[in-house]
Amino acid sequence: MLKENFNHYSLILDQTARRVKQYAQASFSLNEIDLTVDQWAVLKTLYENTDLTQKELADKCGKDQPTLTRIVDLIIKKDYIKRIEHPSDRRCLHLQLTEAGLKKVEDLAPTVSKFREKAWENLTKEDFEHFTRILNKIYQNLEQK
Amino acid sequence: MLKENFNHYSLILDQTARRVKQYAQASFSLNEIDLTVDQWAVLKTLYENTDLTQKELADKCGKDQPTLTRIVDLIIKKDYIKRIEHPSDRRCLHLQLTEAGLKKVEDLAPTVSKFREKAWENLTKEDFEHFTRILNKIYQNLEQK
DNA sequence: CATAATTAGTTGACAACCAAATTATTACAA
DNA sequence: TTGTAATAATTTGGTTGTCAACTAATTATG
Repeated sequence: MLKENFNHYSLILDQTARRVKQYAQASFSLNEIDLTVDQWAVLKTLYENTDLTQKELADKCGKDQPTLTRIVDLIIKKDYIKRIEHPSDRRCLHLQLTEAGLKKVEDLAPTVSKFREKAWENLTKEDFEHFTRILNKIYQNLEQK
Repeated sequence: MLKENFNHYSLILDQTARRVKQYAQASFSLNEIDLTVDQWAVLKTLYENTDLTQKELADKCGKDQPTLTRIVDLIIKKDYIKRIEHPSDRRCLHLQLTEAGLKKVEDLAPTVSKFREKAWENLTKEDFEHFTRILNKIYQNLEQK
């Protein structure tokens, strides 16, 4: 295995990830969805997990706390979520979907799944297994203890 | 194949790409390299291809023109490259490494290859083939004509 | 030859990323 | 109990990505 290739692999990974995100964002815009892809990921995660703190949410979404703080700020402006105090730890904030946020997620989930499909056309069941296994391996290789 | 999974795959792709970049950037910092990962990619590409226009360079690096313009601006501030006029087309600009830039690339190349390796530990030759094939397929699925 | 369409590069606005520093609160230890 | 360390969230600064709009130069067309 030539070392030169590693740079190349990094590039492929980077570009593909950007393309997938870009395509999703374009689909959002076409459907006049007033969210960014990352905002959607956060909303979806909150839909699937109630009463997360920001730290927990950040971990689940794979984002930094500062990044998450800003994304949350933006979604709050759109009135889809709200911060509420943690009952026993005043450092923490629980996040909850508002009525509008709940409705938003339920309305959009099928649509979003639909145009997420395109990226994965012409891939077999085995491909998905390879994909998941290899990317997880890479991720773990770089895990900081 | 459940549609729900597609969101998950997108997330894995995104997070892995970010981790790889993040690890590389951390290694740069540890070694007190005064470049970002993207700036390095641009320098390296210019080392391997002389007299590229910004458009050609953007294509080779897989970046937009606006993004590239800004990265180039930053590298120029560090005196590693310079813009020179295109001999026959006054819309274009050729980019060239300066003496310092040339030295920089030659000094750093082995070091950078070294810590790029870590991400790809424990992967087989077949894994690399799958990786390349699958990611290229995804990229092509989303190619805008 | 004049006008329209295309191309290369830049800029502005906004979102997201990371690192480092800051604040407030809680947990732990001398 | 007091002080120190750890934790949750935020803020700040710098870089990158995307989109849209713009300028200047070149090519195509009528």
